[in-house]
Amino acid sequence: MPADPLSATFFALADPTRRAILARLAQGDASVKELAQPHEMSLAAVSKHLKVLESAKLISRGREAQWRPCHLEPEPLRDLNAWLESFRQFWDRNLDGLATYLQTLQQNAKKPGE
Amino acid sequence: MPADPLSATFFALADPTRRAILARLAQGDASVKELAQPHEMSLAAVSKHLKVLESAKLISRGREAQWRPCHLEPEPLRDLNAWLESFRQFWDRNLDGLATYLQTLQQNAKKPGE
DNA sequence: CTTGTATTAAACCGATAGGTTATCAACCAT
DNA sequence: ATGGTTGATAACCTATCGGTTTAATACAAG
Repeated sequence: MPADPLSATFFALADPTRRAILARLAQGDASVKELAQPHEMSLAAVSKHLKVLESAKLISRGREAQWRPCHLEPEPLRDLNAWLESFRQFWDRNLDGLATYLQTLQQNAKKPGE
Repeated sequence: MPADPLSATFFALADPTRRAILARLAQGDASVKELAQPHEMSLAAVSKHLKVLESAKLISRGREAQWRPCHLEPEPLRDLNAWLESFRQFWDRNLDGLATYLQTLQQNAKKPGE
């Protein structure tokens, strides 16, 4: 699992099983068994996925007797949004007017050199 | 490189070098050599990173004589935003009013079972 | 204290990430 | 033709991923 937080977040999200787990947790906390149930893999495998999500701080876990309920944590998603935000002018069609204007400015600033 | 597009996107972004390359491309197209210059690794390594970015469709490449100028492509970032959007109620503090209301609704819908 | 349940840990395995160096291919300029 | 430059590819290496199976742990209930 990558060292820097943003890489850890992206890494954790680069797996469909882990994203499915997050989607499930978006509807409320859940136990490991509960989270594993929809997936065709061993409980141990899911446990590992949870470890990845936890180390990326995308989830936290409580204790209730022998259960370790998982809870979705918002902070890394906020950071992800902030990163994405820094590219917004490139993908947000609603910013087309300003964006394409800035783009052409940049392109023209480069062209003279060629 | 993962098969499904969203995983491929997250995977490609889970590396600081690749994110740095994208950040550079946000300021305009660039050649491979230009992209490699700030990084302490071989050109071949950067070429591999570009291959990953390209296979995730985060960049496209043109041809100009012996140069293969790289260009940032917005679509996967849009998809990423759409994914993030589906979790917005969990991380966007500006939606606190509605979100926490919905949250408590969900929690209360679960509680009776315990 | 034994048994059942929930979860983690350990050891293992095949595949692949991410780097290296060396070679190859395409193109431009003499 | 012969180089120089740009870039991709191949072969290789080590570390890690994502799964397995098999224990080990923690707790609750008889």
